[in-house]
Amino acid sequence: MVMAERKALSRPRLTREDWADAALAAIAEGGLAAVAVEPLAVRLGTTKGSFYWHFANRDALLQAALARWEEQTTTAVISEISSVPEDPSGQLRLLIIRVIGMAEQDPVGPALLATAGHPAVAPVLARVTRARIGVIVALFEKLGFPPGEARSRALLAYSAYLGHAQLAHSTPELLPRSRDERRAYLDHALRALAAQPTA
Amino acid sequence: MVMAERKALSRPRLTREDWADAALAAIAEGGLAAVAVEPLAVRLGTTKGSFYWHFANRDALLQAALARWEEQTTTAVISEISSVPEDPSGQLRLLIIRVIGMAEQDPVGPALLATAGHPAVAPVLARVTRARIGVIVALFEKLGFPPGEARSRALLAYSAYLGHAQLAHSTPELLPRSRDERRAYLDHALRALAAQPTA
DNA sequence: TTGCCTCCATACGGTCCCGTATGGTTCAGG
DNA sequence: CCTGAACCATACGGGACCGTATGGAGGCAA
Repeated sequence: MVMAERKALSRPRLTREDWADAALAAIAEGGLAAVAVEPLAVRLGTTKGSFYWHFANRDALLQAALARWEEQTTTAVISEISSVPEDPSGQLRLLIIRVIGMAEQDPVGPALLATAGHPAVAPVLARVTRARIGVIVALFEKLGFPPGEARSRALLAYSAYLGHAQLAHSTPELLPRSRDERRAYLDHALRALAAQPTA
Repeated sequence: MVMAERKALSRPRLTREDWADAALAAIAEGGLAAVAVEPLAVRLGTTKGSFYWHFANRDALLQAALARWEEQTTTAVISEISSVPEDPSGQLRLLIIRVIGMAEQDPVGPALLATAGHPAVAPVLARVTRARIGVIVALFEKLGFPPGEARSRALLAYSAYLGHAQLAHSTPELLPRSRDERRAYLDHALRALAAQPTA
C-alpha cells in the first residue's frame, strides 16, 4: 500500500474545518448536490475513513459548512462594518464596496439560493438575509429616513446587491469592466438608492 | 403485467414537451441535479422505456427543458411587452409588474443561476439576460436618458429584479405582504430607478 | 387478418455514492 | 518500550441512477 503522496508531504492531518471548506468549494462549483463524501476525499488527498471519523454523516458536513459560511460572510462583515467609526453615508458606501467585492468572488451564496427550500439551508439563509437587511435598514435610519422608508430602501438596495452578485457570476461580461466604469456605476447606484426624497 | 393505472385513465401518451416540463419542475425543486430520468418517469406515471424513446439521453432532456424555459420566460414576455401600445414609462411599469409576478412563481430562474457555470446552462442564461437587459435599456432610452445612463439604470433595475426574485423564493416573509404594501414598495422602487437626474 | 410502425414495459449490467466494519498507522505519555 | 487513543486506509453491502436490449401492446393500412 502506498499513500506515499501525502506521507511525503508531511501529512496534513485534516480537521473538521478542512472538510467544511472543501464542502463549501464543492457547493460553489456544483451546488448542494456536489457535496459528496468520496469525491471530496479524493480532492483532499484522503479517504472516507477520515471523513467518517470527523463527521457522523454527509448531513453533518453540510451543517458545518453552512455554519462556516454564515460566519464568514455575515457575522464577520457586519461586525467589521458596524465598528467602523464613520458617518452613516460613509458606512453605507463602505459596506457596499466591501460586500460587492466579496460577493463577486464567493459563489456560495448564489448556489445556496438555488436550494433555498432545503431544510438545512433555509434557516441559515433566513438568518443571513435578516441580519444583512437589518444592518442596511439601520444605516438608512441613521441617514434620516423614517422607518418605513428606510425599510423600503434597504429592501431595494439588498435586492440590487443580490442581483448584482448573480450577474457577476452568470454573465459578468454585461457588467462594467474597467475600474472607472465600475466606480461610476456604483456612484450612480448609490445616488439612486440613497437620494433624499427631494421634491 | 398491470399498468392498469394509466390504462384506466385513457393512457396519456406522453410527448417530448411533457418530459421537458417535468424536467423544469424538477429543476425548480432541486436544481439541475434533480433532473433524473427514473424519478421523472415515476412522476409521470411511466418508465424509462418511454423516455429513451423520445430522448437520446439525459443531456438531451436538459437541452429541451432549457430551450422551453428560454422561450416561456423571455421571448414570449418580451414580444408581448414590446407590442403593447403605451408610453415608455407605462411599458416599464407594466414590464416590472408582469415580470415580478412571474418571477415570484417561477423558481426555475434562480435555480439555474446557481449552476450558471454548467455548459448547457451558461449560453441560455447569457442569451436570456442579454435580451432582458436589452429591453430595459431601450425603455430607458425612450424615456430620454442618454445611452450610458440608460445602461446603468437598466443594469441596476435588472439587478434589483433578480434580487427581488431571489428574496421572494428564499425568504418571502421579509418582503411586503399585503397588496397595498407591495404597490407602495413598487412605486418607491420605480421612483428611485426611473427618477429624472433632477438637480 | 396480417403486417408494420409507434410507443412503452421490463430486465439487465455498469457506475457512483453512502454508510459500516475493521484493521493499520502515528504519536503522546507512562 | 508499551499502550491506548486519535486518525486514516480498505473492503464490503446496498441503493440510486444511467443507458441498452428486447419484447410486447396498440393503432392503422393493405
